[in-house]
Amino acid sequence: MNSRSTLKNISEKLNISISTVSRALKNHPDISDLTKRKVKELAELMEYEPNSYAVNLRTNISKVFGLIVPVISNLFYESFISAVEEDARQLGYTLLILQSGDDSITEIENLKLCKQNRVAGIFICIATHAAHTETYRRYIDAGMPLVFFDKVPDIDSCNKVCPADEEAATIAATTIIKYNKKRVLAIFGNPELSITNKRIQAFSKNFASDAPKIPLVIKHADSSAQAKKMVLEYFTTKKADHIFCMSDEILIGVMQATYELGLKIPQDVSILAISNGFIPGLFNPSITYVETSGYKLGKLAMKRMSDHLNGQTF
Amino acid sequence: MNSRSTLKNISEKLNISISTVSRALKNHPDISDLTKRKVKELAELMEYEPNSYAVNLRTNISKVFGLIVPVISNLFYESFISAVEEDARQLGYTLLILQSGDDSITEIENLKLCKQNRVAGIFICIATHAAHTETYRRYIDAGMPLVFFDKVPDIDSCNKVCPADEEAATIAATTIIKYNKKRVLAIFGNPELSITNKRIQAFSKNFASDAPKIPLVIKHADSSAQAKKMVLEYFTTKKADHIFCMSDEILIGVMQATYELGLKIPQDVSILAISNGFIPGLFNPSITYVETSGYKLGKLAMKRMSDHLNGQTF
DNA sequence: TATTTCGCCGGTAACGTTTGCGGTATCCTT
DNA sequence: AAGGATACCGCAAACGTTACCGGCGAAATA
Repeated sequence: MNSRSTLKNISEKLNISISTVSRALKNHPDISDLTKRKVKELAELMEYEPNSYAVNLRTNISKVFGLIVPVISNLFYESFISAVEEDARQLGYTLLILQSGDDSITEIENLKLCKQNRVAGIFICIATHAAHTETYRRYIDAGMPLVFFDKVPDIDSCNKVCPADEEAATIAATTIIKYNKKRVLAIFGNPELSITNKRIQAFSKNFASDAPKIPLVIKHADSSAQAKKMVLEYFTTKKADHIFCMSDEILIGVMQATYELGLKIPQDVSILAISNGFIPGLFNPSITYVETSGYKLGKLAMKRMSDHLNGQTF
Repeated sequence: MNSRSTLKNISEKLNISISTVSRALKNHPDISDLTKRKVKELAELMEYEPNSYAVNLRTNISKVFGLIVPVISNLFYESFISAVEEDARQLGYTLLILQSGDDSITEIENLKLCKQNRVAGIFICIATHAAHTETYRRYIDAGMPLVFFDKVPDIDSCNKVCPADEEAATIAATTIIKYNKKRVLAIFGNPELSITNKRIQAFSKNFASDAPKIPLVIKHADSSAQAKKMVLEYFTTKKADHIFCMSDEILIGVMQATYELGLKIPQDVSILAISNGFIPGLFNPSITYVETSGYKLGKLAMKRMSDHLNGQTF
């Protein structure tokens, strides 16, 4: 059990005081080079590693970030997490990852857990039906560095980073319009999410202004299966020569539907999705997509976090 | 700043001692019901939450597990993590997630980080080129509960849980044999991994014993791109009417190749993969697969961990 | 009534660090 | 040679908890 290696028993073996050992290890100028060397050598030998709990208790400064996400197994979140982890490691931080299961109760439990663990900051993607505005406020007011991402609450003065929803939707819309389609079917996700609304607004606004004559049908689907069913039903009575998919989830359902319908892509119907590119690349031929990268968003979120930690407010 | 709420200032407001407050909060029989009530009410009001660092320093028992994985953004790992997280939460534990980037240096750094954070146990999937057998040994001997998963080292007395590699490969082989194929192309992953070797052995053993006459070509690919290239090259000179893919990664490359070659599935060539089912379900028609579930493996790993924590050795 | 039991609570040490403050020697200055 | 500056180091308190031990009054026993 080498975890028995503490400042104290290093100091005893060297017949010096604990404080000297502590300072030697952190290159304090008060300590002679000789002592420093001796201490460091012995520490290495004894595999000394500072007890982070003691350090934290003393300094009250933690080296771990909390990260709350509805589910981990999701293309977008996993790339986000991946990016955040990379940067965190760079800064000497480590990540406490919690999933809320998209449930608002466990979400606040997770928040509590983070607080309990005295994390240095929290990255959070709020649950779908969560509107704990007051709760978030309390954490912010208590000085907890909070960075919302992806799904964000309607709070003014807080850090939020979210995919460039409007931009992506706008690019998608203009691209589709450019191809001069006859009838466009656009499938979006859960209408209760701000991300959905942002995209839907930007998307339809572009159509209204730039191509008011193109018939645009907008539908909502909560899952791949629902998206699939929706397309199948739609095509029994009508036709569309383009389908827009707001997310990977929807794209998957749509692809299955087009296969069952025997539609050729892009001859019979063309498809455009908003995605990070992984799923669209799986199909043959590849589906064109407007990129939103969880990875880049993660990098951005971490930048926000460190800015915040360095005193920036907004 | 409500983190200023400690046992001490609860005790001061109530004019009782710190130890009484502490015991009241944990329902110690020595404390009267009246006092308990008062303490709990005030604690609730002051939003008291025990400082986990202090608790840990004192009790030396941590409520967090370390989890080391090559990369997070991977279908298999993410479902594994998801499962572990669920169970951990159930047990009141929380997860410290680190990625090694499949690099053996950062892998041992991660191990150190875990030790430094005094985690209660570590789940680890070792990096491809890592053979730090002595390092792992040291951790085990030091009493650190270690559960290896997926890729495991060649150590005898330790906890490992890995996908039922042999079984999956055997099932795959017998299935393929049953269909009476003329020529089978089997693509496996990195030959340095034990998972690859296990699968390859079981796979070819079945072919050797049950269908020695079927021509079997075995190849290795490290990535989707490589798998794709491999298939394209192979088909320029020869043909196969079945392709076996050891993993999702390989499957993706193979599918792209078959598309470029204009091969119909399953008419021209049939395909079988080992997977958790997500990727195979994306294609049309769906690719048949032998299931290995990261989720189930995660559940199993956690069971191992708690068994270990409860004193089980092997 | 005398003595034991028991319910309830406080004091205190300890977990491993960090840090301000103070205290020796040794050196340089004039 | 006397003074101050300098290099190096130790003491002790504190962070918030937990747990052992002991104490005091009241109830129960003898």
